[in-house]
Amino acid sequence: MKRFDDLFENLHEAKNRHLKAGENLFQRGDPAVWIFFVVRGRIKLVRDTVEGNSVILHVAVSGSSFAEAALFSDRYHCTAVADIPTEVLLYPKSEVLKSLRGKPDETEGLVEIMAKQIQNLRSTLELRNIRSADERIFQYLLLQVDGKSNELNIETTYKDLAYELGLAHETLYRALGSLEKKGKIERDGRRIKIDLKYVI
Amino acid sequence: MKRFDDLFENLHEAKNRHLKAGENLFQRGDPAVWIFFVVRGRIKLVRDTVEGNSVILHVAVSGSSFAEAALFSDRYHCTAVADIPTEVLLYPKSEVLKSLRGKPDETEGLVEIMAKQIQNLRSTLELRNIRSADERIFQYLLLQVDGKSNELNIETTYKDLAYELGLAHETLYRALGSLEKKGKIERDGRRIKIDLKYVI
DNA sequence: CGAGTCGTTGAACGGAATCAATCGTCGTGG
DNA sequence: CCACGACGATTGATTCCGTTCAACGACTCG
Repeated sequence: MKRFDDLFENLHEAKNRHLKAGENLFQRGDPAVWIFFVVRGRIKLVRDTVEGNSVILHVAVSGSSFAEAALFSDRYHCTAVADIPTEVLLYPKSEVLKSLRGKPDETEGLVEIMAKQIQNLRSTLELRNIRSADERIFQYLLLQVDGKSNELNIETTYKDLAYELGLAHETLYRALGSLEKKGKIERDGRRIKIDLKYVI
Repeated sequence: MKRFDDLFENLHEAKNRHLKAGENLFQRGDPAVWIFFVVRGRIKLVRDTVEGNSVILHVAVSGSSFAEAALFSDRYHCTAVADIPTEVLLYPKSEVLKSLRGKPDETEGLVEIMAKQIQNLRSTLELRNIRSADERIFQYLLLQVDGKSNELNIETTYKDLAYELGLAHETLYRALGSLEKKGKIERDGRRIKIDLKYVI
């Protein structure tokens, strides 16, 4: 098992649903009966505040599952709304739990990917403590290649990457340019090569 | 099972070790044989860079386990160093895995707490996208009480809290003062009461 | 072909970081 | 037992850099 959603593979009960931009998938307090997978588009998990604005708890992009915590909760703790036109798959929570219980060896695989995800989230979080945009991006790149190579492809858009890094997209462009000028990286479209002397 | 480290309860093989500030626990590349639990103190998981400075991947505080990902990896991917005088428990990875495999029902509990941890990390990460210090702290407080109450106790020091929120500690003090002046919160030492109208 | 979005660069602003200083507390060791 | 050092909590002044607003070309998609 490589990803959380591989658990869903054997589940043929999946429904699918298309959402327009701004459309609600579920609301805080609704009974938690489904686990979701984003086929394409983007789902925002938000919590509304009294002042009218809302706080984003998570942004699920295409290819990722979300609301997994609903497995162990009676109701959804947040509201899910499509950010752009989005297609999602719906898996019944009860089926997922049954499948989980039937296969202890698969469950161990699940623990493995979750441990890695936690590790990854923790380091992404620590990245945010780097104030300098240049340095934050550079360390992000180093984390991505992880000493295995000195090249990587940016799969998402630069705008999404900026969001993930907690930077304005303008800042990201400028910082990439600055890193290139310093000679720490080379860029060719979405392909980024890191100067070998920084790759351990 | 409430926490990851409850898995360790039945393991009597745990050694314990005391580290002075600055002392290394393990280094990047060392064979991964132990999983750890911080009894008291603070352990930083870092990656050293060519420029001499190091990037923090995670900070494990007392009462938490760390290096869980080592369960599924041959070698440690980062270096662990005590930030202040620290006591840790060492659990042999092989024992932990054995215990994991022996009890499929406990493993499901593990999946549950990991799912919650992931959910929590994701929302902490999204909190960082709130630029305004006042608003970031306020949303953090709301997240902590989660509608269950309108009061909470800050367990850690304010300095550590500032770090968790990605703010300079001076900024945290000022923002707390500002929130209090606005009447959104009331403070009495480490006890914080949130204005009822903001608690959903 | 026009609307929308991405990628990119310029200019100005604002708010958080940083530097600095003070006070209180806690532990420690001589 | 007290002096000293270390650190947390707090407030003030200044700096700096990332955000924000703005504008433009390129590209895609309906």
